[in-house]
Amino acid sequence: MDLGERKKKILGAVIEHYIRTAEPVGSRTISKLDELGVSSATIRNEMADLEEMGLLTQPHTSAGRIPSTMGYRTYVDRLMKRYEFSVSEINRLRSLMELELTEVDTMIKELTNIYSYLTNYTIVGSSAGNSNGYIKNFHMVQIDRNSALLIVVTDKNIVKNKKIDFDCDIDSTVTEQISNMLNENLAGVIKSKINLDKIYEIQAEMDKYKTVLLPVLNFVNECIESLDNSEVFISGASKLLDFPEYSNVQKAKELLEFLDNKENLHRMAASVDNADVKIIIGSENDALELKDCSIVLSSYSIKGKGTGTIGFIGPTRMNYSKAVSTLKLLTGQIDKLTSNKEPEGEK
Amino acid sequence: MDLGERKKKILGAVIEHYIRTAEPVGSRTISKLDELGVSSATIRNEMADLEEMGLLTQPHTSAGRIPSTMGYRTYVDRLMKRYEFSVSEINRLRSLMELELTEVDTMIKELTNIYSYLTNYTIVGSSAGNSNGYIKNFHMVQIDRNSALLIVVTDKNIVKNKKIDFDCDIDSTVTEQISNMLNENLAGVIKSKINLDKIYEIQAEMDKYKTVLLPVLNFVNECIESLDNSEVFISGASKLLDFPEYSNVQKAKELLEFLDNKENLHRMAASVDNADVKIIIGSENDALELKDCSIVLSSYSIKGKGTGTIGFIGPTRMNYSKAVSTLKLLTGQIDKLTSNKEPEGEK
DNA sequence: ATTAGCACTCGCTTCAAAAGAGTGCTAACA
DNA sequence: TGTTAGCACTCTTTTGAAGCGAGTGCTAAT
Repeated sequence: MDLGERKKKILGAVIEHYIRTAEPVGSRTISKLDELGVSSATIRNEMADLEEMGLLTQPHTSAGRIPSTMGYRTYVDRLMKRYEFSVSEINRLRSLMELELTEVDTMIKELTNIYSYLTNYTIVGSSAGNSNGYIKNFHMVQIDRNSALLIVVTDKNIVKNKKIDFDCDIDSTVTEQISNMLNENLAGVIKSKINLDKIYEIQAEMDKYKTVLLPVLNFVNECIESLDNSEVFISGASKLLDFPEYSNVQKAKELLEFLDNKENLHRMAASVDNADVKIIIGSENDALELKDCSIVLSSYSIKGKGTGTIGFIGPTRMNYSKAVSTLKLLTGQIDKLTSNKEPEGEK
Repeated sequence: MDLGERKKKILGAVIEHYIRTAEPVGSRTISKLDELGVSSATIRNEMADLEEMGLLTQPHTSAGRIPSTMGYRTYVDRLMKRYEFSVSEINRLRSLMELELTEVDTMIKELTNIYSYLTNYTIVGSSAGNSNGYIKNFHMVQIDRNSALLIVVTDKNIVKNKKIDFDCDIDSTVTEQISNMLNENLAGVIKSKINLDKIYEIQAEMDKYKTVLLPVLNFVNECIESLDNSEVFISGASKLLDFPEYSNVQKAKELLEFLDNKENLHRMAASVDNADVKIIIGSENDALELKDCSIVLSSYSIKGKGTGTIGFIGPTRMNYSKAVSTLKLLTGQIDKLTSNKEPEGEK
């Protein structure tokens, strides 16, 4: 799919305008942008084309256009210019870097706080952690006729719990048997020794509770998956409420609740491969709760401690350009500070 | 001020109904409550009296009544019955207590999470900490003509920062001088050695920057105050959005932002004296952001580590009775678990 | 002292009309 | 052939008026 020069310009202009205003942008707005000296009618034609290509959408006839996930995607991949920090921004950030800090985890968290404060974006992150955790023990507590609370305690005494609803009625014999079984087979086994075979084995053993077992094992699996990183944190979550897209409380609540749950952050952090910067836009997210959000993730490494993850989170119309630049600066500084403790960098 | 028996009953009924429904409650509603067999007209007269006494208010003529801060206060102090846990609640909570946990801080945090999850209330807490912290150093970074960022690094490498607006224009000489002075006089001095005299000394020394200095010293003072407790945490903040009083995003945002800031939590935690349970209702709160909230606070102690604080936070119409009972259970369990590791308690 | 009755207040809902923003299409133009 | 002006059309948002309903305060009767 090749976009003409003008279409590119228009798409870029629409997206950038929408990022700023959060309002659907109409043809007239763009035509007045003097960037390209054509009339609104021409822009309309072009925008109709862009819509047909799936890059823009209309919330309803007679509204302006807003970018689709695909639109953001092409913007991010091909159109976006790198955000240029102003001199004062650079200076401010640089000064912050000159602080003397020692404890790595604390430093990263505090640095994240400062960045969140200065950029007004929400930042999530995970600290670097080792990978030989294990689950210490399992508890299962019946709540009522057809639900129970499954509690998992990890080697670091992190307690995870989930209410599990069953299709059928159960009694305490069942919960007891299941937790016994889990304890016998999985408690104390370090993560790297647990594989699918082991899980199948359990499933075979407990055949008569098959349907009951499924949600249990799912949750157990989740817990095992997340044993890796020792800690996740979030800075400035309430800043999300600044965005008009979360003026609907219901929506805001869903998102904040999702972010409240460390599990989810863990999963997000885990999804970063070693690419430079990973951008996940709207519906590209696995989690349904994030379908209106975009995330800009990157990883940093600390010698001897492995890698950690840091990312910005915001509505799909977030300022990708700025987020990417800031994130690069941030992870770059972390790398530099932790590897060498040499805060006085050039440019 | 003495309330007749019937007035007490009516006040209690109004408050309890309002706690459940969050709607102004009218005379007819109360009269149908059969608790006291009088007609709505009688109730109206009584309610008019209660309003005159300042215990109830009307959002507008022709709406029902809602409790005032004073109303809640008399309810809490004199009317409220202790919440009785149902058998299943007790069982559920008890089972959770039987988990084997070792690391104290982690345990408390996780316990808090579980309680927050089960009760659907937001919980804030601070862990027990020692009291000989100091501030490592100060940095002051100019942001623009009349504002600067003051950054404080504590002995634990916690970074605190605040944007400070000045009445007049400043230049970098000023910020430099101020931060030098702060570093010379206060950096490295442990908390217990800093007193008001020291502060006055600084103020005298820097007389020519007097107006500029005031907000700076205020913030510094705040930081010193909060050196005590090492850590604060919050569980289930997003649950606040369940309450209709926060369906206004602006209000929700203010509150969440307030809670995002660990400083504020610190200050709240610090306000608990050694009373059993402290209840702060609505406008009794110091912080403006909390004027529509109530907080139920209590402290726990860990041998050798001092005391920590845990509290529920919710709208003024929160279920005080239940919050108090739950909180007592929670802190009681913490005391028991940490002092003795004896999870199997009687009733 | 209590209650029934009634006029009155005030917020909320509903409905229709008007305004406004932006489109798509057509016809004219360079 | 690409661009533009113009206009009818669509759909949302705003506005205002009318009506409803919950609840009060007061008065007069019990």
